[in-house]
Amino acid sequence: MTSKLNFDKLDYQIINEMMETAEISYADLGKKLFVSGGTIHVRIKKLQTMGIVKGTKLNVDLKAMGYDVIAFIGIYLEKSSLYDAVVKELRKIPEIVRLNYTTGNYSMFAEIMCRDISQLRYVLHDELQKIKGIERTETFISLEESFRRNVVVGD
Amino acid sequence: MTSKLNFDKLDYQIINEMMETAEISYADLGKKLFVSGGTIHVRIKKLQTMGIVKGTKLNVDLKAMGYDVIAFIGIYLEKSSLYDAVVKELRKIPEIVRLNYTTGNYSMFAEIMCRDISQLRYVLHDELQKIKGIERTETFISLEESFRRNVVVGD
DNA sequence: ATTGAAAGAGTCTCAGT
DNA sequence: ACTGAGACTCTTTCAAT
Repeated sequence: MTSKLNFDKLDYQIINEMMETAEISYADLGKKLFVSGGTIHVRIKKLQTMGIVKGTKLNVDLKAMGYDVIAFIGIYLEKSSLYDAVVKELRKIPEIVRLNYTTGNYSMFAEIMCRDISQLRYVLHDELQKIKGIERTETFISLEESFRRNVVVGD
Repeated sequence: MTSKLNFDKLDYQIINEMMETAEISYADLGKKLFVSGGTIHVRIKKLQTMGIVKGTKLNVDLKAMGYDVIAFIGIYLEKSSLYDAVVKELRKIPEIVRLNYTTGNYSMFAEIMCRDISQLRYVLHDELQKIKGIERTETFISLEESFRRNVVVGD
C-alpha cells in the first residue's frame, strides 16, 4: 500500500516557493507565509525525513555555458526485451541526460544535450547507431525552448 | 558577438558538484577541491555576476508527492505561423511543464506532469484539443524514467 | 587570484505556550 | 503544533600575500 499523503496548505506553499528559488531564509519565507521561521524549519525537516525533499541543486544556465543544442530522440527497439541492455549502453553516453520508457510509437525517449551540432552528429551517428538492439531513431532538434517550469503542487 | 567563455577547471568542478547537490558549505567544497572556502565563494560570486549561476532550487521528489504520470506530446500545427498563439495557450495549462519548438515530424514537443491518468485524459482531451491551430497530437506516456542526470560541463 | 580571520546572517535546537 | 531566543554553523567581507 502506498503511504497516505497528508500535506497541508503550508507544506505545499513551501514546496512551490522553494522549487522556484531555494535561496530564501526560513525567517523571510515564514514572513511571506505568515508563520515563524521555526515552523518553516520543522516542515522542511519533515519533508526531508519523508524523502520528499532531497536537498537543493544549483540552477545553472547551461545555454550560457555553451550547451546550446538540445535534441529529443525517439528510439525503436528491435525487441522490447532488449530494454535493460540498451539502457545500460545509453547510460554510458554522458550527453544523454534523460531516458524514459514510453508507450506509443517509440520504445524509448531520450534527451540529449550538446555544445554544437557536430557533437550531436557524433553522438547520433557514432555512438547511438553502434548500440545493439536499437532498430532506428528519430531526432527532433529543439530550435527554441518556449518555456520550462515546475508543476504547481497541491491544487 | 557572444562573450568569450573563460572558465578554468575549478569553475567547472564547482558547477558539476553543485548542480548535483548545492547543500555543501564553501569550506567543505574547498577542501574537496583543494582550495580555500574563500576561493569557492569568489568563483560562485563571479558565476552569479556572469548570469551563469541563477540561485538554487529545492530538489523535490514529485513522484513521491503523487505526480506519477509523465507524458510527452508531439504536436502538429496547422500552420507554423501559429506558433506564438499556440505557445500562449499552452502556457495557460499548468500541467504542461515544458515546451520546445522542434525540427522533425512534430512542430512542438510538450512534457506533461499529472497526478493520474484521468487528469492526463482531461488535459489531452478537454484542454489541448480545444486550442485553435493544433492539428493533432501524439502522446507518449512514460512507463518508467530510466534515468535523469545533469550534463557534465567542461570536458 | 588566493588565503585566513572577523563580522554578519542563517540554521538548528529547545523550553515554553 | 507553533513560537522566540540562544547556540552553532555558514556566508561574506577584507587586509595581507
